[in-house]
Amino acid sequence: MRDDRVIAPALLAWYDRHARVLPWRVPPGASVRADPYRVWLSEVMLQQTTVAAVRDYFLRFTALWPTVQDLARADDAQVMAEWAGLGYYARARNLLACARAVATAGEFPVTREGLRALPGIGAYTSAAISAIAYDQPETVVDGNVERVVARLFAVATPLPAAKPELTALATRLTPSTRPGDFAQAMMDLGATICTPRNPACGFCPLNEACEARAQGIATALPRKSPKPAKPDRSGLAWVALQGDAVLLEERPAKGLLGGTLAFPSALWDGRDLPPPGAADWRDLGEVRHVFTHFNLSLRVLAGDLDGTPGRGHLVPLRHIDRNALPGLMRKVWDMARADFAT
DNA sequence: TATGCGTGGAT
DNA sequence: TATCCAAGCAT
Repeated sequence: MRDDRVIAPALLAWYDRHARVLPWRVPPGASVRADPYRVWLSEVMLQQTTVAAVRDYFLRFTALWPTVQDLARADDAQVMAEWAGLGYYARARNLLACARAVATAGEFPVTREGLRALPGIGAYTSAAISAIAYDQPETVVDGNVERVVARLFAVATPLPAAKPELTALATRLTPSTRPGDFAQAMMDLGATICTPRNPACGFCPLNEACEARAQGIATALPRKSPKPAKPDRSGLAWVALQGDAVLLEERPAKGLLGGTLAFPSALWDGRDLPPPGAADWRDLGEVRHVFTHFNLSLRVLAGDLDGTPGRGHLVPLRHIDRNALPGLMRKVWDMARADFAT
């Protein structure tokens, strides 16, 4: 089975029997086409994010905003609140910008190039939407495809340098019929059989064609360049009370936790930055949080504000929605509430 | 090309 | 506990 032309049919036959059932997906062989809006929304949510984490967010978003026109009319703050907890918040900002551009244009572009020009849609997502929603013969290369192809062809070059080579190999395998199902099949295979740690080669529909398996090196592929060490950082967060209200602010649109709702804080050299107002600050303890590129220890200070706060807005405690906060700020809020209770 | 950007689950 | 990693994008 060393003939490349055998790969796609074998994989598609497997997909026809084993395709994962997902809320944004149309089963293989279905008579209806996948809705480009739902494909786009799911693909953006799935960027560097697991299916398990995305599922409920996707269902909530599509219930609130069934079409791209509905989403385009949504309030920025509500979209940010609904995205809270999912991470990579630039995606939410770009999601709205993209929805409004599409709503203005009337419909999603069909081609990879057209999609690629929209905010938050890059090389992967543009190809995925074009292939899955519009059946265009585009090659979709995500982390799963990189792993499957690296193993199929025993590519030893480490990522990310190997990316062009893996893309070229994946392109060679992409069939002209059912390219969307092929893309989803490659990703399903990577997610369920050709997994990073312990690939289930015995169940793999491509095992006879797999060079890495033949060489006994599947688990070692793909190789990856070493990542830089994660530094430790520290900062401060202020839970500022006034009566039955607490001070919240919207973080700057760009940068860490951009555009999210937050307790006033200073994440890097907080000692240089003043608190949001005058108060007798009590030290509630430390919250630890892991970001992609650093570990954070955030000291939580609470106090009753004396006078008008220097920034942010006061929100009645009963209106504080924990779910509208990003993960880090949920931890801060939980610590503060535990303190209130005592 | 390298870096910044979240979060939670698996091992 | 530490590390890896998951359907990447913007700059």
